[in-house]
Amino acid sequence: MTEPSPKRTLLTCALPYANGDIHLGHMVEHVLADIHVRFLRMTGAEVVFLCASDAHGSPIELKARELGQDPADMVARYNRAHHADLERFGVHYDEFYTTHSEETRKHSYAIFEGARAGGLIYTQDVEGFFSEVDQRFLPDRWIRGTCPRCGALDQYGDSCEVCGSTYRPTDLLDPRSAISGDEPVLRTSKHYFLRISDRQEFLRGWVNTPEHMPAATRGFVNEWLEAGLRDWDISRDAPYFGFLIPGETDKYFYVWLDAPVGYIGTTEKWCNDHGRRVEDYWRSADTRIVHVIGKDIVPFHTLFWPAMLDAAGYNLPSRVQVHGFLTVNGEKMSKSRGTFINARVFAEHVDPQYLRFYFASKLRSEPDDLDMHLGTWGDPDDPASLDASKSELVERVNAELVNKIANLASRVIKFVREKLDGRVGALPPESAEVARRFESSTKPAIAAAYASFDLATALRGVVEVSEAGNAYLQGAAPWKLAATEPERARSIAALGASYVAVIAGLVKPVVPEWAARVERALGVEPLAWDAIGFHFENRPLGDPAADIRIDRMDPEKVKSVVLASRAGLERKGAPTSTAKAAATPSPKTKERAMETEKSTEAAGGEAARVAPLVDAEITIDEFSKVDLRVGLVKNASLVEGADKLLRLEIDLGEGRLRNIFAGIRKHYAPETLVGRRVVVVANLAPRKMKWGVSEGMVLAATDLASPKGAERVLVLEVDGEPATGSTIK
RNA sequence: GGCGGGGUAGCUCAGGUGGUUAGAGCGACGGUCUCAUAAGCCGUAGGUCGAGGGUUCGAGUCCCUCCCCCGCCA
Repeated sequence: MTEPSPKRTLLTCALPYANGDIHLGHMVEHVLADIHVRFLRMTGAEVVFLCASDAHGSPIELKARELGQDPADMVARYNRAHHADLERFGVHYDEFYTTHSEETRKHSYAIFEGARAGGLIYTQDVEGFFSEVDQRFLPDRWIRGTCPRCGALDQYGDSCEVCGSTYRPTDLLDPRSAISGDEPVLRTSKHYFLRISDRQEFLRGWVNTPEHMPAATRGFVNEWLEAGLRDWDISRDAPYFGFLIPGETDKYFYVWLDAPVGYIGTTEKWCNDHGRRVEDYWRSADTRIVHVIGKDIVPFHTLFWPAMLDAAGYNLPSRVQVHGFLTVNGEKMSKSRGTFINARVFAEHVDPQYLRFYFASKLRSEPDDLDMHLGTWGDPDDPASLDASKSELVERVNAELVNKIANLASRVIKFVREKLDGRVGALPPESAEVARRFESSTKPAIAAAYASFDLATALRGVVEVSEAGNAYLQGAAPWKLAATEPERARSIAALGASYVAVIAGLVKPVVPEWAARVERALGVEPLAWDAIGFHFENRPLGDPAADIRIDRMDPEKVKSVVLASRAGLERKGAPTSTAKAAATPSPKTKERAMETEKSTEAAGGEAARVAPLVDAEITIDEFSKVDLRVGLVKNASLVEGADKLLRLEIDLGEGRLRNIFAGIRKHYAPETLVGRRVVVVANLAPRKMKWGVSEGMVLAATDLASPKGAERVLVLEVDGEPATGSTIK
């Protein structure tokens, strides 16, 4: 990195929303940031690492009300839990505060007043749904109703989970308050707006400074800029949990207005406790401010936030480091499979250092999603059928961290302890070349990778050093010389121990706890970055009792995590999303459909004839996985060589025709089907057949009254003339 | 439907401005040491770089069309 090096660095993670537990998705971010911070500190940099609970907003206010608690108490509880969970993963903040604080209020006001003085604030009436019964305006997520697009019942006010369409609450058919069930009425209210549209040029310049964010992020931020920014509604009416807007008695700042200000408020809290001045961090060119965030909250940090800071004369971020989402086995985290993993549950079964190592081995500086491979399922619906023994998580950790890195330390240290009286000799001649190459290329490359958040490259470098160390020992074979040429053996051991010291130093940001044990075993001071090198010679080892082993990861433990996660979620009985990654009031960022179970491959079309009623119950949710649609038969033809099949081309309103084979040749002449509106299973897994791919299934009834072996089959038709693709519920 | 990102060895991924036999790690397979956590080390096999066209002396790398996945938006 060739960036200016100001005196101080202030680094933050996104503030976890205080209405749910920390899960592994959060941990990606906190681990990434913590490793970076630990690296910076090893280099001697002055770093303040801060986080806080995001405390405000409707979701918290309403959840607290549901629990019959004071929102501030609930926030405080989650604050303690979050902080404890993070510490357990070795993520150590200098301060883990809350946005519900006097400091944050003060700076929120300063920013608001700064923006107002700059002519960036105005008010305007906004129409919204108001519930007379609840005596409040209803946020989009607290309005339920019938989807205007597909007619699905009981959908959120901003989007439909069934058809995926988005809309305004006022578009809902039959809107209801999710709190009382009351039918809301439209009412207008004065809202405050930030005139972000006036800041486009300023933002264009800021966004297009390459150091400010990863290239991929800049690309789509620029798209929003090209599309033109709409002014930002920054107020909400009471009741609301947040900060009152100056001069108002019943209007509050929208949570996203004060959430990032929590970065400043937390800085002030830390400064007050440590005899520093907040101005030195937020109004000084000597401080570099880095925000580590997920890609879901990019617009808040790359558009609104810089505009807010600039309006009030605060420092702008030097870097917004964006990471992707965590997926499991290539899919979104799923509660029913147990892959939606609570951080605390993970730590109860598996050493958190493994997760740090694994995440680090996969994290790069661009915001790609990070896929965590937990293993393979025998039965997709049965978490207990998970085979984690071939999971990337287990293999990576065991092959690299345990077998190569920790085992090198183990073989060297135990050898010196047991065969060489715990003493190494002078470095051998061959160490000069090793040290030269390390200093000139390996070490700077690893440093650059850590500095640029490219942890995967950094760790690869560390593993390569450990491979070199292992190969050296293999060739030098000091164990053969211990008895006959102890001095030569001690000399080789000096280089071996130097390798161990170097590796411990290099990997320390990732697995600090293990590195500390190695330091103790070697009897060296905590390693600073500059001190990492091949110079461990002519000295005894340290604490003979220090254990430098790392246990191999047990796949069964991974399975335990998955089972416990699922059990935990079932215990809570949460049918809808409860855990939430961050404050994401905007519809686009809410966690929708965490459960993206693909429809199970239906087994062929061989329906049992004269079927007894199926006695296994299914839930409405299971039923709604079947996407039934109205299809218009456009063409029908005989299939050459198949005496049962007809080839149908069906319009489902998709702009193309579906090719569907139906086993009704004995019952219908092709031409009689054309023009009929039939019922189609639209999301049936495509099935390759000798004559082509069948992309769905046409439903038909089998007449029980017809003679066995010559059953009549009757295609289901739809009454009237609904549009093609209409849903069937 | 629009926009963006992606589709490279079994798995996870690298492959600035086009240039010799497409790379790494893990896994698999074979060999080997025995200090070390059944770890290490050495070696082998494995890819029509989503499909098809085009530009070029030459394309994973540029252009067009299409397919599939993910995300954002309407």
